[in-house]
Amino acid sequence: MSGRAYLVDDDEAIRDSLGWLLESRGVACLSYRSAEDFLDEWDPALAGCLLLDIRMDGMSGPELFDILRERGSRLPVIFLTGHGDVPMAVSALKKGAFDFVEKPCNDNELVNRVIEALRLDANQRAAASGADSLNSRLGRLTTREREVMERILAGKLNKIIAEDLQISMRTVEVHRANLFEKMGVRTAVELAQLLAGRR
Amino acid sequence: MSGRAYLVDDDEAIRDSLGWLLESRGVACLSYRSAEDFLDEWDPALAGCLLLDIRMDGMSGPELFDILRERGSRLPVIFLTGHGDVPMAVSALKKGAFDFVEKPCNDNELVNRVIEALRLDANQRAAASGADSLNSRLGRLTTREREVMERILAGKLNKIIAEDLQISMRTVEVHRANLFEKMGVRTAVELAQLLAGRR
DNA sequence: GTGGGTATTGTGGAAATCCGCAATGCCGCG
DNA sequence: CGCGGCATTGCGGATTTCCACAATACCCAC
Repeated sequence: MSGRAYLVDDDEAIRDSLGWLLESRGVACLSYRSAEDFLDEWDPALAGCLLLDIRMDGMSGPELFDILRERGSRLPVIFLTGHGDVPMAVSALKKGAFDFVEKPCNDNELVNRVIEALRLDANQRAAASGADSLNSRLGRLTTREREVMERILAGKLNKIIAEDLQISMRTVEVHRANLFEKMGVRTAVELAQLLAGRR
Repeated sequence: MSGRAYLVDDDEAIRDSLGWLLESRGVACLSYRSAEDFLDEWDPALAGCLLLDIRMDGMSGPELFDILRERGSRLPVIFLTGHGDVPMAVSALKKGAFDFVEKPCNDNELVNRVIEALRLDANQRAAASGADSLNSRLGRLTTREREVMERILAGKLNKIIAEDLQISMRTVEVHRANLFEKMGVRTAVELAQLLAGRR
């Protein structure tokens, strides 16, 4: 398993017991006594999931959650609370929390949720890395290549593209071949599929 | 607004007051005294959103919700409850409920939720109708045309497709032209974009 | 200024695509 | 049996794509 469980709770007894529980089921776990502590060490590259207490001294769980989302984190978050109310649970889930569980809870169930969350995160990261590599390739295109690419995706013939850009057809062919090379595709169809959903 | 709000609650006072509230804000509304009553009249074509009480005589709100989902309904559902607990709210939202609100609630807020839900449903239906028309076009293709299309999307040249299918290149060209016609596209690139995300 | 990256163009040929015209064979339906 | 839909094929020509080879020009950085 690539990711860890990050446990943020100001109650040491909870940290210890949950930490032990997770480790015993093979889930690596790091504990933090406050939201601030976690935020200090947080990095977009941290992979896994976050177990987050609602009420804590200092920054609350939901506050930390909001900050992480603002910073672009998609880390799955499982809220833990001893005093949860319905509106809070609803709000958390609608904002994209992975789960919301009341303490005390069924240990077995919680670990299963954590494992699901880890799997989700792994999948998200795999998808994101694909998107990154795509964007990186896209970024290496020159302006002209991008202009030609747009028109290829619009289904235009090289001849028309040449007229569009007021350059010779030969030049279009060159740009076309170069951008195919850079994008790692062999045909316009592959290019279209590669960029499917985007733009 | 195309959709209606369908209100299911066994408390007549609630049905009347919410019904009136919604109508007064311009949201057409139909009321049902039980989940069974609604289910009897339910049809996948019913557009709008469902306001669903949790506890009712006979079938409960969540039970109705599950049945609707099993039957393929994507009608946005807003749960209403006077005695909601956190696990129930979490379960409902994770299963895809649109919202979960406690009674008594802020009327204004509730109507806004309903309107959001109606908008969501309208969007979903628009997207689905697009998908339907696509599937319908796809369904009109002959077997051969589908075989050829698959290979076009795989980026194969007509020559290779002909070898693949053990037919002449000319035949491939004919199928290709016919399926382009049926799918309403002019180029392979358009076809790829049309089917982006699918298969 | 020299070198590298980018943009540009030309020539010319092999290969592939696009299409109209024409035709054959199979199959199921009325 | 005849009609219509589907699959198939051939011919031939206009158009396009794909590429190798070759070259000019601009701009920026070292």
